[in-house]
Amino acid sequence: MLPLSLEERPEIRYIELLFFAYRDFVSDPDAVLAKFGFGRAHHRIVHFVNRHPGMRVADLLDILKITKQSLGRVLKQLIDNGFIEQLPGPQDRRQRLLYPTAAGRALSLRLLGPQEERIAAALEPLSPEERAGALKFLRGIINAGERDKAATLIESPPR
Amino acid sequence: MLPLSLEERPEIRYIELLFFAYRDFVSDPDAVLAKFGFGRAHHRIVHFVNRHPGMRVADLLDILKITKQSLGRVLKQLIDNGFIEQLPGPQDRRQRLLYPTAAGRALSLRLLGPQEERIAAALEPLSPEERAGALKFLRGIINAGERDKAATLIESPPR
DNA sequence: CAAAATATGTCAACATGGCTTACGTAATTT
DNA sequence: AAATTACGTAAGCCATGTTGACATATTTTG
Repeated sequence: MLPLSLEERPEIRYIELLFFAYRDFVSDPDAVLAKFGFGRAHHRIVHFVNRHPGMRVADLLDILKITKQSLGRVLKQLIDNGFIEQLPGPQDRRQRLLYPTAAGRALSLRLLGPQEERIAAALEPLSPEERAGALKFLRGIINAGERDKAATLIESPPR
Repeated sequence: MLPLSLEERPEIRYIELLFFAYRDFVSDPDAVLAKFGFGRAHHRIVHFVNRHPGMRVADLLDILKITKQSLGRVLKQLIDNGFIEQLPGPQDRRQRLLYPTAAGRALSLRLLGPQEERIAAALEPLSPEERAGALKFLRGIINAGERDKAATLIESPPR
C-alpha cells in the first residue's frame, strides 16, 4: 500500500500543519489550568466571557457549539469558584448575563499570555501580505455559514 | 469590567480565528466516522498510518502525543475491524509495523475528501505570497522543538 | 552468555467533557 | 390565558484522555 503523497494531494500539507499547530497552540494554557483544577472547557468559557462581558448563555452556546448541559456543568464551577458572575438582564429578566470577576479577568490574562507570545513569534518574520494571507486562510477555513458571525464576533467592539 | 480588546491585544484576532477554524475543520470527518462507530482518535491514527505505511507504534505515539494505553484501545478497534494491519519489523521483530488495509485506505480517502475541499476553497482566493504566509504562520505556531520533526514528517517522501 | 534495555501489549481505575432525554421555573410574547 | 423563550438541572451514557503496574518477546550490552 503506497503512502498518501503530498504531490498528489497538496492540501495534506495544510491539513497536517493545522493539526500540529493546534496541538501545540492549545497546550499552552494547560499548565495554568491544572493549577486551578480546570480544563480546556473552562478556558473557552473564561475567554469569551472576558471578551464579551454581559453576553448571554445562549450566545456562549452558539459560539462553542456544545449543549447547555455540557456548558452548565463547567460554567457552574466557574461561578462557584468566583471567576464569573451572573446578573439578570435589565430588559429581559429571564437572561443571566455573564460577567468576569476580577479573578476571572486575571485568569483570562494568564491564559492569554503564552498564546499571545506564540502568535506574536509566529507573525514576527512575516511580511504584511503574508500576515494577511494567514488571516484570509483561517477565515476561509471557517464554515461559510458561520464566517460572518465569527468575523462580527471577533471584530465587533461589544456594545 | 471592560472587554479584552483587539486594539490592545491584536493577537486575539488570530487566537480566535484559529479556534473557529479548527472547530469547523475537524467537524468535516465526524459524519463519516459516525457511520463506522469511530471517533476523532480513529481518524488521526488512520490518517498517519496511511501517510506513512510501515510506521512503528512508537512513531505514532510521538506524533499524537498521547499515551500508549490511549492509543492501544483505539488502534485495537481499527485492527479488529480490518482497517489497519500489523506486521513484525523485518530487522527488529519486536516492532509491529502498521499498514493500512484496502478498507483502511478507502476510509482515509473518505475522511480526507471534505478536508481537502475545505483547504482548497480557503486557498483559492489567495496569492502565492499569501499562501506562503499561511504556511509560515502555521509552522511558526508549532513548538520550536517540534518544528523540524513536524516539517520532516510532513515533507519527507517516506523511505 | 547473562543482564539490561527496548518495543509493545494489557489490565485496572479514574477524570474530563461531550452527548441525549426529560422535566422544571420564571419571564416574556402572542 | 396560552404559548414560547431563556435558563437550569438531574440521570446516565460514551469517547478518549490520564497514571500505575505488570507481562512478553526481542535486541543490545557488558
